[in-house]
Amino acid sequence: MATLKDVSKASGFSITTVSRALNGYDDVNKETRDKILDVAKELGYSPNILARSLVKKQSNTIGFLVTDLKRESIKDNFMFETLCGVSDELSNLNYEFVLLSTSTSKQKNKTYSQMCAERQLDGVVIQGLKRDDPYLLEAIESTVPCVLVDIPVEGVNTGYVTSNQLESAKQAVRYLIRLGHQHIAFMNGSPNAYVSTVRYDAYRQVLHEHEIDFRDEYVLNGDFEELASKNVALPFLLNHPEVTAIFCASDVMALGVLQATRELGLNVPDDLSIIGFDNILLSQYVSPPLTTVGQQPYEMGRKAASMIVNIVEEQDAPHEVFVNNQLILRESVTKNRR
Amino acid sequence: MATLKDVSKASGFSITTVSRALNGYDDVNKETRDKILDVAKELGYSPNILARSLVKKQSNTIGFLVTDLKRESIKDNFMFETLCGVSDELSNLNYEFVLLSTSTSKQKNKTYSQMCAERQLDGVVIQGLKRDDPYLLEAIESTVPCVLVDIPVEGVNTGYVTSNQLESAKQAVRYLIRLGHQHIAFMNGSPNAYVSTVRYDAYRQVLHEHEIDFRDEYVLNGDFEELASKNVALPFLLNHPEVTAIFCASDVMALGVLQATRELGLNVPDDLSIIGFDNILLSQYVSPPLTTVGQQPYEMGRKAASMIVNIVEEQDAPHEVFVNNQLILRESVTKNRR
DNA sequence: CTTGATTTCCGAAACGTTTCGGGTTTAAAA
DNA sequence: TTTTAAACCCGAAACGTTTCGGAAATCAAG
Repeated sequence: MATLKDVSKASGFSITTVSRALNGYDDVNKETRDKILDVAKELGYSPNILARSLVKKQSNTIGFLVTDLKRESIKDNFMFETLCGVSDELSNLNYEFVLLSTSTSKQKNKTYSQMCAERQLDGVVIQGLKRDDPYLLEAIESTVPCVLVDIPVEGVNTGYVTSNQLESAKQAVRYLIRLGHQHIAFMNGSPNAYVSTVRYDAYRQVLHEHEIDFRDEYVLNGDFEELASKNVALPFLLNHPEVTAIFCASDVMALGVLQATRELGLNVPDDLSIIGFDNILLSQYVSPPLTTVGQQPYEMGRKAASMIVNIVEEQDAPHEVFVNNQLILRESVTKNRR
Repeated sequence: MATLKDVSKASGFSITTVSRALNGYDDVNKETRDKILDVAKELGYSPNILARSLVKKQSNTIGFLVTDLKRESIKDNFMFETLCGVSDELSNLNYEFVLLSTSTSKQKNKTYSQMCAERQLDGVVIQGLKRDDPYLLEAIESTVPCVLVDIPVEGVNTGYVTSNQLESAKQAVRYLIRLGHQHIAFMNGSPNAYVSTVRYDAYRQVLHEHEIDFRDEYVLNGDFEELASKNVALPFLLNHPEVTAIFCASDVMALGVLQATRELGLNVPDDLSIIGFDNILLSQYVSPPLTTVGQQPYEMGRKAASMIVNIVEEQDAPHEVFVNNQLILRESVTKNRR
């Protein structure tokens, strides 16, 4: 492959001048620049990024760090989607991007800083590390900037993008109310999970907002499991015919409720509107397709990418970005006709 | 970050010796090696891959080239799975790996060779390019080795990994026969698709193998669509009660057949065994879960990765590898009890 | 015709490695 | 004691860039 030296020889100008011409400096004559450009094109010259990075002390590449890109993560298209987002945005911004997957065994051999130093990464976006992962802690301390997706942690060179958990849950409940539902039940997950409490709060707050009395017996516990939800929904729906809608803290629990309605011979959405959370893949295949609120991992990836290059390039941009979860309207919810 | 020079100074040995010690050359005294290792560890030294690549003229990184990692490719977990495979295998082999996504707009600015040269890629694995993609043609001609997944094309530094379409289809039919089925129908897709003819051939060959008469009326055409398959299956199943099994050239068509059985009040698999092709996501969620033959993209990724480093390292290994499609046994097939 | 500014160019050093060729010391053999 | 070989070490060049500092040539002003 042609190098600067080759172009230099072929054009008759020094390496310095060739370099400066190609990089658009203005202390080179128009004529000589044109000539150099011609020669460069003819020779198919393309700068060696490695050499450039070496001297400029920055590589124009961002790492995307995930845990264990092993077989299991396949079912999790969340990661893949954020990856797509990151990749797209970075390529727009003319950054390269390398995929880094860690495993505990690797972490023994190499620290996070070493990993960054080796490739002279300008920054890294991190996704899916456990909160106590040593790499995560190191990353936050490190001088090389990073942005975390879905891990709201503050740090020096650190930013994060996450979703509006509370607000989106509220929106789901508001949607039901908007459609005229007054007796709305809530299927909660295990109460000691963070998201459970958030969704529970959302439920209560929106009821309050609309001056609908909160009723303790309208809160069920499905423990994030399909079967459990079905079992708890079954008697509930029998005893509370006035309930026309139910907000479930997860799609799997919504599926359980759906089963319960089938066994009771109830029609969804005519007899009962169901709204889920997560937008799992199955939710669009089930019958009727589930209205649910889903995250937007692709969007989060894009935002993360754009944030990391902002930080890298020291433009002051917010170090905290929310990507709104999105209410996905399908067919398990309808107007209250009673 | 600590460099060789730092370690050199801190340990009192020359840069050369430090380098050789760290790289395990045997012309350095045990004592001094130990000392150097100690110092290196203490300083947190980690070699700069860029500098190393520059001088060694090889980067130890493999590119994974896909078209347009844009939003649409998300639904296609095929790509993601092969990516996982490639990544896993490469990390086992101590290679780095960068994701390259092309778009027609990018291709105008940069040729394939330039893309490789810039990063000094040792090799690239290519997935999902159209057969007439300019990059593909260039890749085959190029001096930098590449392996193609699912694109059986010969070239100089080129290899490919693909799946045994014919053999796996045969296996599916054999499976039915093994379970005692004698009257086996075949739901074909549109006959001018390549895979259709392959699966049709497989069907006929296996029947012949087992001396079962081929019957023209046992071949249906579902055009790769669910509804069409249902409509064609409905009268067929009525008129041919002797048929106990049906091999479908795709899962979606199998789904159509499934629907037909429901409408006819037939039980799957007791009254009719159904076997599909593709292992689409829905196939495991439907009731009963569909027995089907699926590709193994993860495995293909691994094989591709391992092949590319073989080629790069000039070990002579086969430049053609088949990853067997796999019969995925679920619940839509059972023994013939008639 | 000087002087000073501007334009245009270039040499050389630097980035962090690897590696070639050779040099010094030590030990074994003659 | 001298020669030879082995063991251990190092200087310097190279990889392909960028960039600092300055040099030559041109031009405008005095």
